[in-house]
Amino acid sequence: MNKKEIIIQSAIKLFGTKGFEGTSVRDIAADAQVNVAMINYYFGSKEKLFENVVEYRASFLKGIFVELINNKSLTPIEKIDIIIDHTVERKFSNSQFHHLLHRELSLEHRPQLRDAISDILLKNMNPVKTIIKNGIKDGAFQPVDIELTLTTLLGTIHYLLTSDTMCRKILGKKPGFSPFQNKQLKKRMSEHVKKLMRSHLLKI
Amino acid sequence: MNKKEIIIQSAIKLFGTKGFEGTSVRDIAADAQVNVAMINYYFGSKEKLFENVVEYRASFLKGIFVELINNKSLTPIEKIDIIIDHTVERKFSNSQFHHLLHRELSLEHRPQLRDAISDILLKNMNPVKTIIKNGIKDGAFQPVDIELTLTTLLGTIHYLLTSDTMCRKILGKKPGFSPFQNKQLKKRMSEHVKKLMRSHLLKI
DNA sequence: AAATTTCTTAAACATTTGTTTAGTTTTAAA
DNA sequence: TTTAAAACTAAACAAATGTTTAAGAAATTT
Repeated sequence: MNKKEIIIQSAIKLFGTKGFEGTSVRDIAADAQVNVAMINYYFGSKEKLFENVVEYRASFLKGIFVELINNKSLTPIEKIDIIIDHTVERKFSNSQFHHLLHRELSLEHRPQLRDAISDILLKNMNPVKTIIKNGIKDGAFQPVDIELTLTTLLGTIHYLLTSDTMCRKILGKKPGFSPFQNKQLKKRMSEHVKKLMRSHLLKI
Repeated sequence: MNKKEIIIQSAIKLFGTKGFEGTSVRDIAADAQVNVAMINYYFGSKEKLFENVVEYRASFLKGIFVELINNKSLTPIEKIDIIIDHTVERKFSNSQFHHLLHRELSLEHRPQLRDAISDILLKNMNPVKTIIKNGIKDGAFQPVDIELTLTTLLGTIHYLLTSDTMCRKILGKKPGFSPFQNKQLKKRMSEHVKKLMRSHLLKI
């Protein structure tokens, strides 16, 4: 791993836990064990570094669900199940990064960055939209509010992971309980959302 | 409205839109049209001001749902409907403040503030938890995952309001569309969540 | 009316911020 | 081996940060 990547890794960690404004370039340099000037040398500015961080991570979660759309060997609800599992896995593993994205999204400065982030998040939503739409057309699904159904799917998972403190309190767990990367909790969430989506989407 | 309150109002606005670290005390002073020193004079520090902001707003949303628990003239699902309407209304009207809370919650510094915030958010969750629990006990509701059902209710509404940009993109609306305080969207959200909760909670 | 407390101000304070500079070392090519 | 580009460093830069100070104005109490 070259220095550029080391810096990006430290930036993901620190931006994720302390926020963009809450992290100084010196914090990042110290964590990455490089000279402060290297950040501007490689990335030009703190803001450009942020954009690099977003791009870097975005490249990992590109178009996972596109091929699902035209898959004929899976029923619509089976596709939804797969999407749920993927989303739970992704959000649980990269919760820091997801918070970073959502935190920036909820701020009103740096509009071009907000656009970039919302585009990234949307890229994964559109195929799912299509799958639900097709499910309705085929008669497999009820005529639900597609956009808000998607919002439910993502929002449920996202909300629980807002913070470990919050998560513990919602679930009534003791201070020692660490929710992220918790296999049991992942499974519990997966099952809840699947059940929820079945009762919501499937015809009775 | 005295100067203390004017400062708090400006702080809510600016912390909400630009974040805690992204807002300087001079920004707040300028918006409130007071001298910078007044902030430290009244509140002691920027951080104390933040705590005051949280307390100030928290006092408005205290225990709205507690009286619902023992209400005998409403069916469990009717209670849920009321909760949904209240929550949609509350989140849509104070989306800035809610973002402020959730943004701070997802950061790892200022742990005592995180605790305070999660306690506030939880105060409104616990009565709902009880209502669902009683509904299950009475046989009106299916034996669902109570905590995650709550997460779905809040998460769905919250996720859509992450940002106006995001909201527009999810819903496929044009740039001019302003989601917050939009009556139609409020109604649409209310109906979606109610439908969702009925199919999820009620026995077939 | 005098005294005292409260409010308000402009200026200054010490840090911290992101960034740049000017120089050095390392690496690779000619 | 010389040369040129790339990587790296310590120091300095100006601007912005939260906070304090010391003085004055306004309000309240005595």
